[in-house]
Amino acid sequence: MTGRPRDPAVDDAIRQATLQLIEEQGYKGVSMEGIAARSGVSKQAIYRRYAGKGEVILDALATFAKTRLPTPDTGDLREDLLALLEETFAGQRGINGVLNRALAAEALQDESFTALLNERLISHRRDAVREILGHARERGEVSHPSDDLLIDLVFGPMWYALLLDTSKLTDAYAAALTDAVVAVARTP
Amino acid sequence: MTGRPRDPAVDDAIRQATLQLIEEQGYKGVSMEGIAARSGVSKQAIYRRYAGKGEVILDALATFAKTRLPTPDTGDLREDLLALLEETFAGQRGINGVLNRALAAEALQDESFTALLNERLISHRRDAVREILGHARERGEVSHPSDDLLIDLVFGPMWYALLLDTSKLTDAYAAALTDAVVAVARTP
Amino acid sequence: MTGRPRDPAVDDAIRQATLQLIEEQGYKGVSMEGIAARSGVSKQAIYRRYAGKGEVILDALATFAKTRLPTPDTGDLREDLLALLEETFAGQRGINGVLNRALAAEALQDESFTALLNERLISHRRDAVREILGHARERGEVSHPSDDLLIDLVFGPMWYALLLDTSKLTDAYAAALTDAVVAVARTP
Amino acid sequence: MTGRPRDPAVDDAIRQATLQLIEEQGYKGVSMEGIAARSGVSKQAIYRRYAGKGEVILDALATFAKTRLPTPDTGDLREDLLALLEETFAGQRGINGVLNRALAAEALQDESFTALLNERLISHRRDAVREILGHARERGEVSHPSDDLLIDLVFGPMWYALLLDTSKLTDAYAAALTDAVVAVARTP
DNA sequence: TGTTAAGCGAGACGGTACGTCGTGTCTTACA
DNA sequence: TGTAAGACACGACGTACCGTCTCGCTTAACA
Repeated sequence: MTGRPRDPAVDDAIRQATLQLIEEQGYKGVSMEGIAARSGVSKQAIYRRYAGKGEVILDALATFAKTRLPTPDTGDLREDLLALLEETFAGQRGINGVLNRALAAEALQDESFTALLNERLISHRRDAVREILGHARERGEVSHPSDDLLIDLVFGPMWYALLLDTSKLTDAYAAALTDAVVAVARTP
Repeated sequence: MTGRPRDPAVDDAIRQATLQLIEEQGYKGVSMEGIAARSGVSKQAIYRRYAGKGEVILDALATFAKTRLPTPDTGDLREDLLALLEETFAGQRGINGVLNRALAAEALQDESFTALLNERLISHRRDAVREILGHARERGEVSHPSDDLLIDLVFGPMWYALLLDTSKLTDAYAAALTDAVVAVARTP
Repeated sequence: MTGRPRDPAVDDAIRQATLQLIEEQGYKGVSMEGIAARSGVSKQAIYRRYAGKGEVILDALATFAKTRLPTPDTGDLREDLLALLEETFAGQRGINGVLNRALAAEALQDESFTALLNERLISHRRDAVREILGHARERGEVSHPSDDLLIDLVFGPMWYALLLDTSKLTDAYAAALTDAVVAVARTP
Repeated sequence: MTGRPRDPAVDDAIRQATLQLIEEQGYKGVSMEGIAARSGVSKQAIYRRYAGKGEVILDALATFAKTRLPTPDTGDLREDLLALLEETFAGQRGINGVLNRALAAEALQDESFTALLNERLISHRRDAVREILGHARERGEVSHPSDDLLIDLVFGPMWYALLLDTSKLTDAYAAALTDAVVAVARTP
């Protein structure tokens, strides 16, 4: 019932090849076949682990993001939010952004992958902001009734920028967006 | 030098087949081959008109959206914005939303298509909001320095919802989002 | 140096699964993987015993044919030959024929298997006829100079029928063929 | 309704690549993928023409055998038969024999291909012998009641040799076999 | 009575080939 | 020149077997 255990070196090879390919050629240049070729791993070995391209990419991303998002708690909503956004946006400017674009593309093509994406990535990010808002709410800094809307105001523009123009995600943009979100949070 | 003029019936057939397919099967079910088969048009006839799938979809969308976006001018920012968002969101709940998802998918795969999408669709929508903001600014209703950020706050969450959960785009959500944007607009 | 002895139940399971599969699905439906699955035996256990699919089938056939071919000696060439052919042909009409087809397919794909097939199956059958001919020759019933050609006249048509139309191998066909061979045998 | 006509150069390329591969590597070395690669033709182009490997090989063989089998009519059964067998056997000693082996392998794996093989190859060969026998029968040289058995006596040993030992198909063997068949033909 | 060498089920692994699908280009005949 | 039809090279898909290779466990015979 046990059988030969999966070789962790294979996992690594897949992840690494995926990252390389997506970095070199973008989402279009990533194919299961290509990953297999680049990693020197058989296609079966990949399909044994993942149901499709989306999952491979999602897992490759986890290489970076495996560490939980830090949720600063400085006692000031604006400061906490700004720290989180700057870090998150900074991530999106490199490979990370390309990966996120790829994940979005995949989710748009395969409804069932959307759920997985949500569960593994989106929800964690949302929770981080929700936590920050929770602390601020305790301090009376948040009058707005809905956390969800505030979170949408944070991540909506980010994905929008990922879709249209990744270079927009500067620290300045993070600051401007933070200010806007804080303003809404103070509105009852 | 002129030769046979293009048959307008072919244009229609392409658009209609595209809409049918995307309605029935979503983005994944749409292929140039499928469109040709469904419409009874040769692939060549399609490629003569469009450079790729993205353009076909973009043009098919124009069937609905060909009418310029109405930019209400009631003298009240909140009212104008709400009217625009309710109408826009309403559109996204049907085929229109699927089309927009398809366009996003296409843009994520082909950088050069992003520019076209921007030019033909995104920018028009942004201009509509910009116009509303312009009027409100004249009336002193807008203190926020950047129109662009306010516009991002409008459309970011919309695309975010298109990516994750189209059903979210209700009138209630339009109202909540409008309130938030208005609040930011009033912040200097 | 001794280790665990091979489990005879495994041998049986392999043979039985092979026979089942070949009976149910013909040669195309037989795979090492399938045999392992059906028999509940590991692939390794099969490869430990056999070098390839051909050998497995050859051994499975031996389940039936393990008894040496009976070489009747009635004192009459025609009678001896007819008895042998009727029995041999009768065998080819069932699973046995499918097995023989499979062996032929294997031999055609792998030259080195041809030798094995010859050694384990073909040569025994030829020897049986050779023996009958030897007795007849002693009695002066055979004038033809070459046993080998006579034997080819017996088995050539049989394999030819296995290739093209197994149902041809009736008792009537055995009789007609016997008469022909006897006629040739009498020719100097 | 017309469409682009099939490129005859593609047909040629497929046939030629098939022959090359089968000559170089035998039946085992022939794959649809290999043929496509060697010929510089897409797999689709092959599958558009043939239902499977068997048909490709069968058609490649037709390159040689397209000329109808010559059915000599010298007025002597033995002479006619010998000429036909010598020529046929001579063909089997080269690539032609490998092709025939391949066809047999294919037929053994796919029942439905057997019918095609019969129709396109086997039956023509049988007809050639049948014609020779017909002439001889008119001259009173044939007393045996069944043409079919006589034909089996000709081709049975040939395929048997193709299966086991192609080198056996010498002129001497053709002569010995002819003598045997003639002897049977004279038997009532 | 342990020790030890092989057998065993399970299943991962690198390969090779399968047959299908979609892309964008091309080549016909016809209009 | 436009058009429908359809061939074409290319590249990817997901699946099936191949024969080999670990694993952890079982099963004798030898020490």
